[in-house]
Order: sequence, then structure tokens, then C-alpha cells
Amino acid sequence: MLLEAASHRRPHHAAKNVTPEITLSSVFSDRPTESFGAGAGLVWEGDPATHVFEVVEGVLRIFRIIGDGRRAITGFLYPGDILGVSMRDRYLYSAEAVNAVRVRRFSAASFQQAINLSPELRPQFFAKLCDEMAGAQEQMVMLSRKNAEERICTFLLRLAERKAGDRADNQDVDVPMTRLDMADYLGLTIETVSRTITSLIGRGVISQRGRHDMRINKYSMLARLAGDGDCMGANGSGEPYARQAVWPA
Amino acid sequence: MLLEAASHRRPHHAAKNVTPEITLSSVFSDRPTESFGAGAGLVWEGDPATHVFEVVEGVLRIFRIIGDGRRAITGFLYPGDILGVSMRDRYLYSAEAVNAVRVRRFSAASFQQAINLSPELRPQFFAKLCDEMAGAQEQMVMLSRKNAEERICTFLLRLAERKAGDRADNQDVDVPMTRLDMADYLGLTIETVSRTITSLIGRGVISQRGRHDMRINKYSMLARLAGDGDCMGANGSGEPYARQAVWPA
DNA sequence: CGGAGTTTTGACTGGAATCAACTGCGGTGG
DNA sequence: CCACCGCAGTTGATTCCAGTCAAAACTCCG
Repeated sequence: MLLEAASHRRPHHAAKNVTPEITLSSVFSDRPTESFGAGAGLVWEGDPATHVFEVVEGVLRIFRIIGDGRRAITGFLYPGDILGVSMRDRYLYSAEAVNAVRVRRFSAASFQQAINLSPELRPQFFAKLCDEMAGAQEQMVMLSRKNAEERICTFLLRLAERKAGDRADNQDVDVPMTRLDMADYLGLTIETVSRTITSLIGRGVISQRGRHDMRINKYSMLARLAGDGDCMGANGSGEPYARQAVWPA
Repeated sequence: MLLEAASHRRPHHAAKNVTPEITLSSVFSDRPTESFGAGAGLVWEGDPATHVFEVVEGVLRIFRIIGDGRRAITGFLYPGDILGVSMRDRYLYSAEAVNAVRVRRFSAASFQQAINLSPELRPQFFAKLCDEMAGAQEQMVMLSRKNAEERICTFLLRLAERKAGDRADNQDVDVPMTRLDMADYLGLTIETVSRTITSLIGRGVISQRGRHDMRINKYSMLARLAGDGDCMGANGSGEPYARQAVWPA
């Protein structure tokens, strides 16, 4: 989100000698957008990593399949996120469109070069990787130590905080993914997801207008049920971690 | 392991004009080693990220604590690994010594600079980050979709493969961590870990000489029980992913 | 030897998975 | 228009895997 903000600010009429603000997004800005329908696959686990994608609109799911068909969704990508940031020469995971998606495509080789040649882009790229890593940590903690209700609450909370950093009550949350997606992301079954959501609605913590349109009625209770139990915030200071990467140019 | 191998190969008698092989490890090579006893803490989640460490000997556990004291170990670091690779301005996790550990310390600022100034180091650094990410993915899949036995088998398998890429039977595995560490890493309880290991021993898949000294008797069965069910290896080719990062200098 | 910490083992419980039926909804076509 | 179908989601009954509680056995040290 740091990125979109920056790219939006970038004036289209920038004078020739004024170096425009360079962001990761700007690398993609002159590429055409491609559209994918819900369920369409963009990349497949194990395929040669030939391209990098920037999500312009819609949501992607990132997942791996093991043995007998069990699927684990390791993350979702939203507008501004980049698909293919962390990879070797092959994709580590598959990516599919959750809903209608628009992306900009870039060749992996060119993208690498752009990153490596620009001392401005590099720290942003590092920051992306670190963000991804931080998210993965968060996810591992949740999967190894939280129960069903805590997982659902954590998920809804993160969805809500994605668009608005403020913690206003009565916040509407758009949930584009299906129950199956949620289940495979949270390490649960669709039945458990459904039951837990029903229970939360029953207690008035949330309510739902449509299948994919929820509303948070009791934000603080939802946060409490999420179980992160910020006993000391692990931070000590109460301050959120700095948004700036520690690896400057 | 790419790194140790490389650094070991680096000849100490390198002629003056022959540029020695530069590795991430070599950044640390002239720093003194520090020792920590089992259980000692090196860094704490949320603390300002002032230093980076290279593990020279021993094993570290990387973990986070949530709310009511639940602990999730997100990974272990072995000789050659670097602590603090992915971080913002604060550590994302705490790190403690599992057993007696020797590390080399480097200031985060200097390390950043070294990375940024060296077009040789940078891709290795990227590779480290991507490795870390790949490991995190693996872990998430395991935590969200594998049962207790599959988790234990996966863990033992990874331990075994860490030292020897070959898949010889009758392989001895050193397990430096306690059952509690394993439990907190695998998202289980000590009792379940113990029971599962006992069961594996009972079936002759593994055997144990000492608490921390196991032997794999039926490697292929262990692999089967790990549940990755390489139906198609996700790779297609049957080839392991290339060890070389996709982000060259 | 003793005592604390770690591991194993046992009995029991409980939370989420499983199996199964049903609801609701949007599209499609007779 | 509405009967029909398919799919996503909900709800219910039951099972079972791993968690919990408790106690015994083993290990490592002083």
C-alpha cells in the first residue's frame, strides 16, 4: 500500500529534469494490463519463473498442493502486491485469481535487472521480501498455535486492517474469497469456518449482509478473540514496526 | 549449506592477485566468535535490530510468543545460517541457543553496507531471503495440512537431509533440540511428539540410541509417511529446484 | 544419593474433522 | 414463468486425533 500511494502521487506531467519518484510499481506502469477471470491460473508451482506480476485489481490466491490433493493457501495478493518476488528459478507456488483480476506482467529477467541497476528500487524490493517474510511468520504462529475461532478472527481483522488502519467500529469488510479458500488458508475445513462465523454472528461480533460482505460490529472484541493477546505487544513500545526497511540503498 | 561449502573450498593460501571467493560468510570471517550456552537469548522480538549473526557452531531456535504464553518456533538456524537476514528496523522474532553455540556478530548497518556495495554478495543475500521464504512456505503447508505423524516424519527427514543430500538408509541423525522445541516447532504437544516417535520406533522406521541421537532405518518409508506424496513433485521434472538464486548480480 | 528437568506412558476429554442432509441462490432452458 | 440443476454454504450427528491431566521412568549433574 506504500507503493500505490507513492505511484499515485507521481505526477504524469513530470518535467524532464525532475526525476520522478521511482517505485516498484512504476517499473510496471507502462505495461499493458491483462485480465483473468475467477479461478484462472497465472503461474504454477515448479514452472520456470519467467515472469513477475503486479496486481492492479482483484485478488490472487497463492497455494501449494501436497500428495493426495490437500491444498494449503499460503497467502493472498491484493492490488499493489507483486507476484513472484521471492523465487528461485522456478515458482515456489501456484497462483490463481480469486475474483476478476487485472495484472501487469514483466519479464523476470528484466525485473531483476531493473532492481539491480536501481539503488532506489532495491531497498523497496528488500522491504517487499521482508514484508512477505513477516507475513509468513505471522501465519506460522497462527497455524501452529491458534484455535479455529482465533484463526477466523485474526483473518477478518487482517482483512479489515488492509484497507483502513483506523479501528473504527461498524466497519464493512469485503471478503472476496470462498469458504473453501478461507479454510485452506486457515488450516480448517469449510464446515468449521462456517460454524465459527455463524457463532460470531450469533454473538453480535460481526454480521453479514451478503456472502462476501461482512461488517464488524465489535472491533475490540474481535481483536480480543483473535488471541494475539498483546500482553506486551512483543514490541514493548506499543509502536507499530517502522514501515521503512532496515536495508536502505 | 551452499555457503559453508563455498567458504571451505576457499583456499587460505590464495595468491594476492587472485580475488578470493566472496561469500556472505566471508563478511563475518574476521570477526571474533562469541559463545552462548544452551538456553541463552541472542535477540528479542521487537528489539531494535542492531546486529546480524552468523552461526558458526550449534543450533539456534527462532520463535515468537503470543498472548497467554503460547510459543511458536518458526525455525532453527544451523552453522552457516545467518540470523537477522529478514528484518525491518526491529527483530521479527526472538532467538535462543538450543545447545552450546558460537556465532560471529556484525553490525546491521555495516552488514547492509557490505551487501549493497558488493554486486557479488547481493545475489547471495537474495538467495538467503528466498531460501528463508521457501522454508516458511514449506512450514505453512505442514502446519495447515499435515497430521502429527507426517509432521514428525517431515521434521526427521529434513534433519537427515540437512547434512547429507544422499538418501542412504541407516543414517544417523543428531537431534539437538528437546521434545518441547520440536513440539513448538511442529504445532504439537510434547506428549504427542513422544508418542509418535515411540510409534515410529515400534514399527522399526527409526531407532534411537540416545535422546538426541536417532537413526533412520527405513528411509523410504519415512519419506512416504512424511506425506509430501510427490505425486508429481509439483516440479514435474523430478529435478530438485536449482540452488542458484534467480536474482543474479 | 538426591533432586530437578525431561521424556515416556496411561486414562480421559474435547475440538475440529468427517459424513451426511438440507438450504439458498443464480443461472438455464423448456 | 418456473422447474430443474449445480454450486456454495449451513446445520446436524458422530468420530477420532491430538490435547489435557496425571503419574511414573529416565537422565543428567551437583
